[in-house]
Amino acid sequence: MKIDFKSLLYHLSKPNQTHSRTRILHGLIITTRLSSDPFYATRILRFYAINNDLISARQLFDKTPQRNIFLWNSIIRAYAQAHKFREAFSLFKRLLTSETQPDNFTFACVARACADKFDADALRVVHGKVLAFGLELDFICNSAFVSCYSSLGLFDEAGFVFHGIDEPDLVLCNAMIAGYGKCGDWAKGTQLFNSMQKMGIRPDGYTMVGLINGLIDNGSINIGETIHGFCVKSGLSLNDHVGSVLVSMYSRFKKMEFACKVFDSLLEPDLVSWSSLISGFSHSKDHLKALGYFRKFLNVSGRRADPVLLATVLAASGQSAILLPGLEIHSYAIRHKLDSEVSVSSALIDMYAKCGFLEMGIKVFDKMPEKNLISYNTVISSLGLYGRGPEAFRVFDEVLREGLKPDEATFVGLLCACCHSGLVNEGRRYFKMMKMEFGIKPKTEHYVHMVKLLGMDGKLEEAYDLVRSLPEPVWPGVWGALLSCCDFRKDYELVEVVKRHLMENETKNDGYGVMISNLFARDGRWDDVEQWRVDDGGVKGKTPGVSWINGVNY
DNA sequence: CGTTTAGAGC
Repeated sequence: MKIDFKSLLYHLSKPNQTHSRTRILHGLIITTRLSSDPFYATRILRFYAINNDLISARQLFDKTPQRNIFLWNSIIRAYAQAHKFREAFSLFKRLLTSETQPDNFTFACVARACADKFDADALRVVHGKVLAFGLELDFICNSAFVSCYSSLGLFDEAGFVFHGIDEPDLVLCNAMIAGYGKCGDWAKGTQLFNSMQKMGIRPDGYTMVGLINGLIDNGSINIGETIHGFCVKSGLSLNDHVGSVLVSMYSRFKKMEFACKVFDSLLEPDLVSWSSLISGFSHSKDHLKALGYFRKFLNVSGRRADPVLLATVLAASGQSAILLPGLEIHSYAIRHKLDSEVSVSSALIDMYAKCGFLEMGIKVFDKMPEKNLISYNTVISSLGLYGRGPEAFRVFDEVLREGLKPDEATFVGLLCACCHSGLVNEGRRYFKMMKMEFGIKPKTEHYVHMVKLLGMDGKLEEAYDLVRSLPEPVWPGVWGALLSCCDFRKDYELVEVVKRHLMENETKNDGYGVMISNLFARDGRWDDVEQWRVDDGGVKGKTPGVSWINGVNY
């Protein structure tokens, strides 16, 4: 009987292929001695790779005597995508000494592996090899290099590669636009977007995704709406990445009506779209809606949550400070064997701590099979929140013992712990250590904690000096912290000094305006209240400023 | 056969 393998392979390439069907086909190919044909071997190898069966893939590779470049690339890619870099690189080295010549796809794949491994040196070595093989003008290689250099933050080198090509194609432009997006060079991104159209290249979904991602951190929502309009006008499908990145764009700008609208237009929202929407609600402080959409996700989408989504909804339940949803999500995580994922465990610790059950969080922490800096940071902040400074310090010592390098968030947690435990000297010590030993530049949050720490201890002058030493513009929350300390220590002279300073140097702002007007309101000084009122939120003359009640976020 | 590709946690 003659078997038509071409059509068999065609059927296999369609979605919903099971691992066992691949095995059956593999067996058929072996018995008919077709396995010596690298074409069939490559196809089967790729199906194994899709099913994460690297062992069968490798066996197939080893048993195929005639290896062409397609087969080599497929096995290298299989290892690289599974983040088994050692195997991928050693195969790459073997390929270089074999009779088969690597091609542009080989180098693109290996470059991508370097980027995934965050190995800039290796990436440059591979780039050198590309030049040695005379592929310096190859589009596929260079697209990969533009993207890889950008993802490692080496934007100059990415730009250098890109500008070395006279007439870039769509993919190259997309890679460069995504690169500009990552480094926040919004102007260059839009410029390239315009000039590629002048060159007659039609933007596609990737273009828009790269562009919008650049916009999310640096642009304004107005431009976002323009881009949305462009997508609709040019008929780009909103069902794939574009739709989901639009949902995330609106979510990040807290325009949830629009995010919902786009989301509802998706035919089959995937896990990412759901996560974007839910995290949007969470970031807009609408935690109950975030949890409600998670329930809807479980009921209607027919999908399983992944660690990322679980971390998002756990953060939402923590911030709503209601224990029950958090408990149920914990049990969902246990049922689906996701509770020992580092991201989920860290989110669980945070959730329990915020809901008032620190001990439960610590239990999760103690049971974690592997910990990373984020889990340590979470437990340090949680202990700090409860005023259990000395315990937080011990966890910090553990971080150092483990050889981990503390980051900004570690010190936010430590300073917070000092603050809540009233440990001024320790706070000063950690603040200094952060700057001197770890070279971390203090940010607003660090200053807020230092100001509170000094101020609550009565060292108001020192706190005031610290605030004045900050570069402009000083975040209003720092002034708010100082004022609340003045109030606590009943130092109304300093309140007046700060007030004068703010009137001379700053514009009225909710961050401290509310604080000052509240202070005056309590003492019945309604004229002063009136002066500091930020918005007309209530009964005129008798209301101390606005707060989140009126929807003002600060 | 293949290159570019979003989302979370401190």
